[in-house]
Amino acid sequence: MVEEKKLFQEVGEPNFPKLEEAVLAFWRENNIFTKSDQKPAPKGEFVFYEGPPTANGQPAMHHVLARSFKDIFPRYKSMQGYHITRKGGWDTHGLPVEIAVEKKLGVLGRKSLNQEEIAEFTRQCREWVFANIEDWNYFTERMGMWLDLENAYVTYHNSYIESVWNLLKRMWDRGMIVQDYKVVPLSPRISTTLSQNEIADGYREVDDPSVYVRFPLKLETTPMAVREKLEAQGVRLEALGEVAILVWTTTPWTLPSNTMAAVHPEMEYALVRSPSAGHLILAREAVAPLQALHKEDLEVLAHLKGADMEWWEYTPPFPEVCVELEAVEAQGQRRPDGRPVMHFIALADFVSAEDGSGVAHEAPVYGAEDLELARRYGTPLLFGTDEYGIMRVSKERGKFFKEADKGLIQDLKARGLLYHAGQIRHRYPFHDRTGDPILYFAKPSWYVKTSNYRAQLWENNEKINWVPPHIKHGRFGNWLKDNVDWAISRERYWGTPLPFWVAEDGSEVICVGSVRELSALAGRDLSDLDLHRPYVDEVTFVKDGKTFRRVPEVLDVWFDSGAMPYAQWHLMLEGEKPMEGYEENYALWQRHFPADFICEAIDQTRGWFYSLHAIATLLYNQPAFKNVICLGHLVDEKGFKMSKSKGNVVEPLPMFDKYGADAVRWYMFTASEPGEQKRFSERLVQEAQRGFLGTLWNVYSFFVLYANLDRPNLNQRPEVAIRPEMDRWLVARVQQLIQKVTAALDAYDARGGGKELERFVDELSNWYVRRNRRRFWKNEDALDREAAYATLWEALVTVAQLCAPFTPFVAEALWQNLVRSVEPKAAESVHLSDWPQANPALIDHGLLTQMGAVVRVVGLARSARAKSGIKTRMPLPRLLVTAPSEEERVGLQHFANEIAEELNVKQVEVLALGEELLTYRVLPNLPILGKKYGKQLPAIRAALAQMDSRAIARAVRAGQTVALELPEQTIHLAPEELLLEALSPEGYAAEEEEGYLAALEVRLDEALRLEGLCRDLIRLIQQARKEMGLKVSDRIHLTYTAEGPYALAIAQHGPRIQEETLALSLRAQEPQGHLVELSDEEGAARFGLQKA
RNA sequence: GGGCGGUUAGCUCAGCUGGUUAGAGCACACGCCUGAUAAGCGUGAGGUCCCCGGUUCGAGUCCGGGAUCGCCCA
Repeated sequence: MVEEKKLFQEVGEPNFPKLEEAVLAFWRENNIFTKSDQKPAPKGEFVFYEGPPTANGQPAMHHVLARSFKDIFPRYKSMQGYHITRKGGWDTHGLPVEIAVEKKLGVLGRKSLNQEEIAEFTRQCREWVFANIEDWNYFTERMGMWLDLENAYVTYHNSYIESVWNLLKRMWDRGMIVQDYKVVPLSPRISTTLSQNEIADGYREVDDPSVYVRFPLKLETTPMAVREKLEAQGVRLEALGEVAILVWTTTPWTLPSNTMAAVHPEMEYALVRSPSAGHLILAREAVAPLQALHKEDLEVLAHLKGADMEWWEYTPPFPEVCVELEAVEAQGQRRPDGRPVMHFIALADFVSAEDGSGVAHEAPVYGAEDLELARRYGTPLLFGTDEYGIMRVSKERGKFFKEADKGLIQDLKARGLLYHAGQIRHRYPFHDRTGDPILYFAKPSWYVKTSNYRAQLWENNEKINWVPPHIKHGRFGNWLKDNVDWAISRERYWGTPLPFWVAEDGSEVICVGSVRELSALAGRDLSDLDLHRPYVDEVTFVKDGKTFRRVPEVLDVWFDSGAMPYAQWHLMLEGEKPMEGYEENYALWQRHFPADFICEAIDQTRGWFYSLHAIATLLYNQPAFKNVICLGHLVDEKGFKMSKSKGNVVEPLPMFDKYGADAVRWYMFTASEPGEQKRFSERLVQEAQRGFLGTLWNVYSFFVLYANLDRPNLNQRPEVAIRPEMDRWLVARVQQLIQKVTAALDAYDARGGGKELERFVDELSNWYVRRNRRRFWKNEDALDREAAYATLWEALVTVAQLCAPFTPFVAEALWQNLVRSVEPKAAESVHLSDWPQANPALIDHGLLTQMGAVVRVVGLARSARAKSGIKTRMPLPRLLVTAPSEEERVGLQHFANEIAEELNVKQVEVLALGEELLTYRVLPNLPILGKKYGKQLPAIRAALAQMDSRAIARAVRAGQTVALELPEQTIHLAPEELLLEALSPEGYAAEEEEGYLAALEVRLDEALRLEGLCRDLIRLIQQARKEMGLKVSDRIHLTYTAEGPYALAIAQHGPRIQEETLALSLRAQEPQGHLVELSDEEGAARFGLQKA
């Protein structure tokens, strides 16, 4: 006996992790990824950019999130016929690497590294960046992300660096790069620039001085606005004698560097008389607190607005500083328009009166906002200290800045300028490795003048589709609107060296745009030069008799990553044309610019998203990407950030091993909107697996189980038109599903597509399969059977394709088993197949509406059953149903048999509107009536409640208007202005909802009772078959004893029992074989089963 | 201090341009079904829609203020 070959491979219990390993092996062995890269792409290129991660850390859960989204759209577009270059990339330069290596080497003050040490340092950095590359490669493949890691771009490669130089050179040639000061946090003594992250942990509560200093105003420079306002308030300045602006600071050591006093333009200021210090100007809000602090009464003479005082000059607290700093010419000097160069009142929005006097002392060298203000007013910079924090001026010269406060305060006091000196407790950052307070200090720095391109940055942003949309004009838009110049230099070692060579006398800067150019300048071939420090620093050259040396700084790593559209192809231009020998690179770049799609987490708005956007706008005046998904962060179950120190990190690989990557991916896509924060937990992954994948698997395994028995001919499937209505309904649903998933993915809405798939699979399982089970077994009607198999097969195949971008593994498993065995010419992989096209002609909207009503009414009827307390096995005589629309009622009538069978009732009766049996709730159709009658609504509602609902129902049904008596007037309501809901009839177990109704007639007679008992017995025997481990097709012999109604039931329904349980015989005798029994208040029965 | 976003059932999340009784899944309890069966389905309980004020016939939804959490910037 030859066992017939199975049509499909048998499907057992799902083991997703194992299945995924098998699929990965299949992809690998058959080069499926390569084939997807090489398959015809009639629709052209869909451009995706990989935002480069750093490979020095371990891949974590949030990388699964990002990589899931980075994978789904390329997979989708590929199936649609686009080509996608999935070039990987690695971000390799920068601070995190340096800090890690520093820790390893125990290096602290980088200033002190000599050339040899730099060589060792950068060598170590280079090693470190790929410390975990193997883990990354494995992880990426395992989660099902298709990415070309072999040809990934690497930001430290010479080719990459050279392209970055080339970009910088083009910016340089257009005058976009300048040198200027930038305030940076320094660790003094070692004068090392720190990053925000490095100082974030160093904040401490400390006591600092809080001093109020008088800056005597020069009355001859009093602005007109001040004069006029004071006179209006009866105050003559000249009569007052000396008037001073009262300036507050917590850093007395910066007072020698003072160049301005800042007031808030909109704030109210008061001119007061102080018994101890003459006339003072300070914020109105600050008067009361200061009175308390200084314990004296301040008499308010007049009020001024901050804006009135702009340009009012004062005598600085340390006038001699300008002499010391050789800035004498600046002091007292005037601009062409007659305004002072410094030592005047300026306006600044950042001034507040919460602490202090509402007048800020401005020493622009020591604060970023202050430097910004100095730029706006064009004031010079006074460096009261050097970059090691040592005072260069005043009597405190030579002291460490923090130690100068005391002496300076005493000096001020001696000269009568100090009004009040106290202390304030606040948070201030310290460098945790040296213990020194941080010094904010203006250092020369290289800038890209992005602020000149604010308008273009904004306009190009308008062309970008942001998901979620609020980022566009919110976080990102605001950032562009308030754009400041991009400081691109860093005093570091491990980075792209800035390609600026400066003449020894500082008279000229040459920006080098290629190695070729550098070779020409240096007069030797540098093709093999490592472009990193320290080697590149050793390249010097002489031009016009001057020696040129490279500036010591390296490039901000964000510039590296923002340069990837160009540098990943080693783009090299001269002017706008490719450099000789780089024509191919140019073509590659052209084909891949700009990106159609990128995706990263929200913290990249000011990171990669910005650097991509800024470079593309400055050089090409167009966006670098057209669509961007901006992901929310992944946090733990309690909403806390996952971090190693908290021990709440969920590792991805164990999740893959336990539930499968598909389950994790599905969770990422569907758990919440992509832009929202996600609370991650294992429980939720499990839910994703059971909810969607589990249900899909069940249907699939059901199909395969019976298809292997019936061997339907799936190559020649019956025409849809001749299939039963149930099948045509499912076909219509499938077409609708294709439309919905396609539309969602076109809109970059993975979640929407996922939800549609989830809903469909649920309906497929719990309605279509549930209702049609019997058509898949012992179905003698060949056409009906073939139609059922064809319909379910088509549905499963389509679902496999539609979910391929989401859950690539399970989709592949279905495809291989369901399609490849049936259609030899089918695509080798689901991912090489063509995205399904919906056929609108197959979408029978009427049928969908009708079936919708059926499903709904069945739900209500089940609920009514549950309430009646009569279990479904017991048949009931009658079910009354209705629905709000005529079309739906027709549907209920049409599918009455389905409903009857599902609910186990003998008869289903559809009630028409206005039928005697029904009463109604009459409701105003608010969206219509609200607009029309507004305030009269409460009266309308009251009037409706009074009226006979059945009469109204008849009128509405006949299309007549309904007259309504309101206290003031009579109004006529059209039928569409009213909503009718059927109410449960008396004496029925009923449920109703929004016009849908199901009412069960609860009446059992003897015949029905026996039939119910018969079903109980069938169930008992079926369970016994299961216990015996019989196959669904095995035949049995039955023997039994029974008493009471059970005996009667068997006598009446014996043939049915035999039929249902595949029993060849049924004999009343002492049970033999496998024994089961049942006994309750009705009676008892015992059965014996023997395999035939 | 500023900007952006969140706050809805025990948990994770939906709720479109304001509209009648605020939903789903999970978990829990109870029940049903049984030829997909260590699966499936239903029902139930569970809500001051963060708070206060305003607009409106009507506010989870719009406006103002506040609280709180997260992210970014200073």
